[in-house]
Formats: sequence, structure tokens, C-alpha cells
Amino acid sequence: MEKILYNGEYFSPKDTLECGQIFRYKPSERGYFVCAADKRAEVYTQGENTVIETEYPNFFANYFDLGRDYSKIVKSLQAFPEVASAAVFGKGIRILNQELFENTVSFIISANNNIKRIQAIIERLCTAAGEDKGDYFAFPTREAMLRLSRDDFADMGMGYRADYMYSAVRTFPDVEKDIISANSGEEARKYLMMIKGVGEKVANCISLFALKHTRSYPVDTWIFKANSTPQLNTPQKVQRHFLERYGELAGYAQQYVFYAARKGVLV
DNA sequence: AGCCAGGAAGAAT
DNA sequence: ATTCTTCATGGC
Repeated sequence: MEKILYNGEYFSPKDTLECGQIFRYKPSERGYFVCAADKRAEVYTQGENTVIETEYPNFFANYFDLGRDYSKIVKSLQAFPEVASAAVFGKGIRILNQELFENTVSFIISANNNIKRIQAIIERLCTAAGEDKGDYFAFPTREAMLRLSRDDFADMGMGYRADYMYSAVRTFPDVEKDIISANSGEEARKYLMMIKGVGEKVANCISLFALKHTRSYPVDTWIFKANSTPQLNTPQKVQRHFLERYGELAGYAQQYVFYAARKGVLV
């Protein structure tokens, strides 16, 4: 088991894992266990350092986006009064580099759902179809999920999303190349939304979390409540307005606002 | 009992 | 291109 040490205040395991971008984590004695793809790490705070313990240091260094300077991002967002305090509050967030298929499946489940139940459904999915790694289960491959029926998905608690999932697993390869090779978030979203169960909001999540198009701004109920005004009275108007306003910083801004709103530290 | 949760699909307009 | 309705499930 190897250890990665990351120094400074711009990486908090709590902020990074509890800001809603990832569902496969659980508390450990020292911090958290995080599962991604078929790998696992333990992450915890030790003095001024954040420690990542894992058999896969290269994978998780990239996964936790360690090469990026988040102090610059938080500083740049101070120019926008409406997110300034949220960015400081969530300065320990790092936007994870998630795998495309896993992230797509996870956020199809997330639609019109609550985080606790999303986590439980994904856990049941991994247990049912993921490779048994001893201490945990890998996220299922697409091939493994092809062997599951609509009823299997429904039995995991997916509800009406079971039909979306059954279709999504089958059509995913038809658009995968176009999604990956798209050179803008907007273009990627166009192809993502050809997958059943992926609409505007989920496509924005995937383009941000799995494709690193930071010119994304997912508008869910929390963001809409925080951002809507008499002028910005639909999710689409909110999205357009803040994409234009924040540009390449939009995805980061959205995560700070979402996290602050959910933690109850916004007006 | 009714409303909400990181919304989307399908139909109607 | 917008607006309306319906869709499982569980917590509160």
C-alpha cells in the first residue's frame, strides 16, 4: 500500500466527497474509503496534509486532480460576489476525474432522487454485478450490466429509471466515441442526451465530472433555488446565464454553490 | 398525507 | 421551441 501526501488547504476529503459529485464513499476510522472503477483508496487528513493510501497511486493522483492549482480557481471566483463566500467555504473541493461509463450510470440513477438512496442503489448494483475484490466490489463493467434485466435494475430500487438503464447500457457504445471526441461541453452534451435517462442536467454533470468540460453548469433543485430570480425563472435560463457569466470557471462555481447550499451556509 | 429528492420522457400546444 | 403530465421509491 502506497501513500500520497498532498499539502495545503485546497484538498479536503470531506469537501471533495460530500459535495455530491461522487456516491461511492463511506467513512473509515481515519477518514473515508473511496471506490472508483475497480480500485479503492483510503483518504484522510493528517495535520496540514491530506493522505491517500492505495495500491493505485497514479490512478488516484489523477482521480483527485492533484495536478491542478485550486487556489487560483477560488481566487478568480472572488471577482463574483454571489459565489465568493461559497468558494471559500468549499475551497477543499477537488473535481474528480471520473470514468465515463460509471459516471453516466451513476447520474442516470441520480435523477429526481436523493443522495442517500442513490448511494444505496449504486451499492446494490456493484454488489450484484461488480467484481468481488475482497474488501469491496468493483463498479460493474458494461458487459456485466448487459446481463442484467429491467427487473434486476428495478429490484435494486431504481424505480422507473430501470427502463432508462436497460436502454442506456445498450446504446452507450453508439455515442461513446462522439462524446469523448467532442471538443466542447455543449457538443458533448448533445451526444450524451441521446442516451435514455440523460437530460440537460445529467449531461452537464457528466460533461463536468467525466469529461472535464468545466464550461458546464448543472442546474438541479438546489442550484435552482439558490440562483433563480424573476428573470431567471427556468433551469435553462439559469444555466445559460451562469455559463456566460463564469465561462471556464462555471463548473467549479456550480460545485461550490451546490455544496454551500446543501450544507445550509447560503442565505 | 403530502412533499421533496443533484430530472427526464413523451405528449400536447 | 416551450409547457404539462407522469413516472418508482423512501425519508420526513
